[in-house]
Order: sequence, then C-alpha cells, then structure tokens
Amino acid sequence: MPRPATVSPEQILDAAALEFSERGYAGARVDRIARRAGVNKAMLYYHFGSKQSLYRALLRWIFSRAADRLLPIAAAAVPADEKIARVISAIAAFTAEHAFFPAIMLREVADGGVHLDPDTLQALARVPMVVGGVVRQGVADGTLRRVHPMTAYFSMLAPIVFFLAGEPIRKQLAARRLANMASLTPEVFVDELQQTVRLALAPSAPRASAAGRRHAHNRSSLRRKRL
Amino acid sequence: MPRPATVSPEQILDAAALEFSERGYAGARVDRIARRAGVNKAMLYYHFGSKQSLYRALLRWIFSRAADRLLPIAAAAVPADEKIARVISAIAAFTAEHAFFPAIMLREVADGGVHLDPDTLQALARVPMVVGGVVRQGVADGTLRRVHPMTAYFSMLAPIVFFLAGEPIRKQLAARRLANMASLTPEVFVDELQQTVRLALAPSAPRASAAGRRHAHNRSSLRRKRL
DNA sequence: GTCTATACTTCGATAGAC
DNA sequence: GTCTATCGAAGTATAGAC
Repeated sequence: MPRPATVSPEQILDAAALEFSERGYAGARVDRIARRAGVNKAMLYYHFGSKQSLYRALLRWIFSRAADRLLPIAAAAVPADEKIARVISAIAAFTAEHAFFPAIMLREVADGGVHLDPDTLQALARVPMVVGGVVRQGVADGTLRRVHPMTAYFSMLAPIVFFLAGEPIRKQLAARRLANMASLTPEVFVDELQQTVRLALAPSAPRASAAGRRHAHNRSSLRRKRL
Repeated sequence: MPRPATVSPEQILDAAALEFSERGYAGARVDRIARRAGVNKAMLYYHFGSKQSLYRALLRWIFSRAADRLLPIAAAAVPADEKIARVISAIAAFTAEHAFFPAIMLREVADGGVHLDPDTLQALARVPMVVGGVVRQGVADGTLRRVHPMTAYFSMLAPIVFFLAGEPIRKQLAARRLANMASLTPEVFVDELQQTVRLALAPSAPRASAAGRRHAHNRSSLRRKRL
C-alpha cells in the first residue's frame, strides 16, 4: 500500500511555515495557508484535521530537522569550541534554507508553549539538549570555562536567532533612517558572534594547546555555586 | 481645564500589556483587555480609539521607559564593560517590574514591525541606540575589543530577553521532565551572562588597568573589514 | 465619561456532491 | 481525494441612552 503520492501535504507544510512565521499562530489564517499551498481549504482539513494539528506538525518537522542538523556537529571529533562555532554556522545555514525558522522560534518562546502537545514539546527540546551536551562535554574536558550549559546555549543561540529574525524590522529602521545596520550582514554577524562566543567560553587561563586542564578558575571569586 | 482624573487609561495600559504579551497582537482580545482592566469595552475605545492604537501606545510606553532606564547607565562615569554589566542587570530589573517586557520584544521582532507607525518605531529604536552608543564609546577608548556595536547589542540583549521570556516554556519542559533548568535562576543567569559578555568584549591583550590603549588587535587576522 | 445592545466582518470547521 | 457552499462562533467596532 504505497503512500498516496498526490501533491498536497508537503506543499501545505511549506505554506503553513510561511504563514505561521509571518503572523504567528493566532494571526495565521487557514484560508491563506490553503491558497498559498494552491489547495482547497477542505483539502487542508482532510490532511491535517485542524489548524492546531497543522501547527504542531510544522513545529515537529522544523525542530526535528534543526536538531538533526546539529547532531553530527556534536558527534564530531573536534574541540568543543570548534563545535560551538559550527553550531552557530549551522543555525545560520539552516535559516538560509528555511527563512521562517527564527521567527517561529521567537514566537514559540513568547507564546510559552501553549499550543504544544508532549510530542511537539519533545521535538522542540532536542535543540537545547544537543547544544547543552556539547557545552557540558567541553566544560568537563576543560575545553570551555565553567558555565551553566544553558547559559552558553542562550549566549550563542539567542543572538543568532534574534538577529536573523530581526531582518524585517532592521529594514524598517533603515527606511526611516532610525538606524543603519546594513554593514552587519549575516556573514559578518556570524563571524563576529563565533569569535564573541569563543572568547566568552574560553578557559580563563591564557591559552593551552587545547589539551586538558582540569578546571578553569574564575578570577572574580564569589560566583559559581554549582552547575 | 485639569486632566480628567478618572481611573481608566493607565489601568487599560496595564491590562493591555498582559494580554498582548501573553497572546500577541493578533491573539489579544479587546474584550479581555477591557475585562482585565475592569472597564467597559466601549470605554477602551473611547480612550484609545482602536486595538491598534492601544497596542502602539503600549509599545511607546514600555520601550520609552526601558530606554529611559538605560540612559543614566550610558552617561555614568565608569568603563564601558561596567556599563554593559549594568545594562544587563537593568534589563533584568526592568523585567522584574514589567514581566511582560521580554515577550513583547520577542513578538515585535517576529512580527517584523508590521504594526508600528513611525513614532512607535522611533521609541523602539532608542534601546539599541543607547546600548550601541555605550559599545561604540568603549571600542573608541579601547575599553572593549573591536566589534560591531550591534553585534555586541545582540550578544548581550538577546540572551537576557530570550531567557526571561522563556520561563513559561522552561516550566513546561520541567513538568514533562524533558529538561530541568531549575538551577538556572534569573540571578544566576544574569551573573553568568555578565561575565560571559565581559570576557567576550574584553580587549584581546592581557588586562590593562582599564586605562586607555588605542586599539585592541585581534589575534585572528582576516576578520574586521570595518564597523 | 460610562454602559448596553448590536451591527458588521472574519474565521475555523464541516456537510455533502462528485 | 477533491471541491463548493455554508454554518456558527467569535471578533472589532459603534450607535445611542444616560
């Protein structure tokens, strides 16, 4: 019983990605998704049941793909700081292919996960899990300084996602001459962010040849309770 | 002709802040805002004219207050890296007083500014302006390494906003046992982020006594075209 | 300034023919 | 599997009495 190779479901997901990323869950219109997908609204309901199911299917799909993209980076035989640079590049590359990804992520955080069922939540959690694992390993083998893995996660992921999602508003600011960040292209930003994060997470002692020192001690005393 | 000192407009703004931050512009319901404010829906329209005007008034109000909070930090007579640590603290403190702020910010970035008129856009632009000024000054006097001011802006603001806005979803993740970040309280996070950003933006040469060195040169050669 | 009642529109979802 | 037509709920906004 081969899969009914008509043309709809993937096209619907693509259209839904655009619509949901541009307008959010509440602002998205089922009619518009159907029209953008070139299918009938009833067709959409036939395949996905409801607006909510469609949204969840989209989130599972996009976050699973994102996490899958990061897995080989986490598994590579390179130091943690190099993995982190690659994660940043990978998010940027992933966004170049799926431009709607950053806005979806911002919106889901802002929505507090109210539309998510357990399966979707789990798919969504894989991204911080993978990145956190990279950091934890780097901290353990002394390649990175001691930080909470989730601090490192937010320090690298939030800027790149925020920046990429912010392109439309930067254009508005430029059009109104309220700011001009045209020189800050995604390429430049990725490059600077990689260096920024590398410096931020480097062990505090000068610069060993990436070999294992046990702990990186902080200069500033009264921090660090536990991770 | 004294201002009609009835009780409504501020209460409406407060209620609107909650509703818009929780649901976004499209998801917010005028009826709910009115009910939360304890006023009639017609009263709301009497004071603000439309859902859109109310939303814009809210954004102008909250972003102006945020920028006003940062101004004295930018003007203080302390090194740029200390100002940056204070900016991070200030955003966290501001959010403690106005819990809806981070979600509003995320949503507005994701929405690409589609609901904004020029005045509101200008109010919104003041926050990156002030922070960018701090960084530019720090780069100029050698207190910070050479980065694009907006790279620094995103590196400090995106993580704190993202983290603070993400509290609801972290609770969901914890409830489903998909992650437990309970040890990462806002206090710990702010502390770690301050140190992270300080390291990320410190001049690359060892550590002068905060006095003026002209330029901080990067180790890595082929970066840095212009800022 | 404040409230009730309601006009007008849009949206998610389905019925039912093919 | 696909389409047209439409229902019923919910939403923004206003009219008009007080």
